[in-house]
Amino acid sequence: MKISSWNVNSVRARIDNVIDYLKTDKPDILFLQEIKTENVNFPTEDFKKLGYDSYVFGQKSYNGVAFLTKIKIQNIQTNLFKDELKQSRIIAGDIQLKNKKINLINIYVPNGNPVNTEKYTYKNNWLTKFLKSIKKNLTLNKNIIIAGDFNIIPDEIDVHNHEKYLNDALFKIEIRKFYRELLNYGFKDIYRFLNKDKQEYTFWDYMAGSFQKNNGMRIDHFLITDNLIENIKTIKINKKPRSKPKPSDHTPIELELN
DNA sequence: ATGGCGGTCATGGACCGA
Repeated sequence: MKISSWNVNSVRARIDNVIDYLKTDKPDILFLQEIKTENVNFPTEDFKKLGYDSYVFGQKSYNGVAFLTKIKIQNIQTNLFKDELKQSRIIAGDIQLKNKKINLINIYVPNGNPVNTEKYTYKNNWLTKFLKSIKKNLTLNKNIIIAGDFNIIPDEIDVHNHEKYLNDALFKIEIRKFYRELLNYGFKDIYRFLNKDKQEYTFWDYMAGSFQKNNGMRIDHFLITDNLIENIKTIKINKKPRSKPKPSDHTPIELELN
């Protein structure tokens, strides 16, 4: 089974790219972030034609997350905790993989810049509440996959120029601590777990030829509980969608399980 | 580079992203 995660920076502006990706790479489940549309305007029919059901937690203009899936997802939840700004940043559900029930959690963490503003406070509060609800979920199910746009650069190796990011909301120690704490709960950053020294990115901004120069960062992640390590076949960052016309600034990350 | 580019929308230019 293949699960992909992709911040598409508007599902409607990116519809051709997403359809092309589904046809070429055929994920069983695609976690989408930043769909930037309300449920009613989500292109459900386009995906239905390709055999995908849509589970959408949309919002006008900003944010929004969704699952596209070929397999059944049960117990869809969008209210794991109370979002103080009522933004659509999390959708979760359960799938069955052989004898294991797996809890899938698709997230779009607030960016948090600039620091020293209410945006940064919001990110801190959001992550605090998120970790609390993950801790609770772990008491119910030891099989959890969290994926999405974390807006966290885990370590120096994960950004092209780490010196410049020390006081950035994506790389501040205070923010990276949330990520480390999740690992302490019993999750693996499965990309880094299987690629100890590899320097690859999932995001390149649109400016000044960042993609061509490979000035990027790794901020889209798959965290899986230790229970699921035996089920992992591969984890790959697929750069191809970022190289196509009219791309998202993020590229998909893909997990294969058996 | 308090900008660069690209997305949305009470379509103007503001706001947002990372």
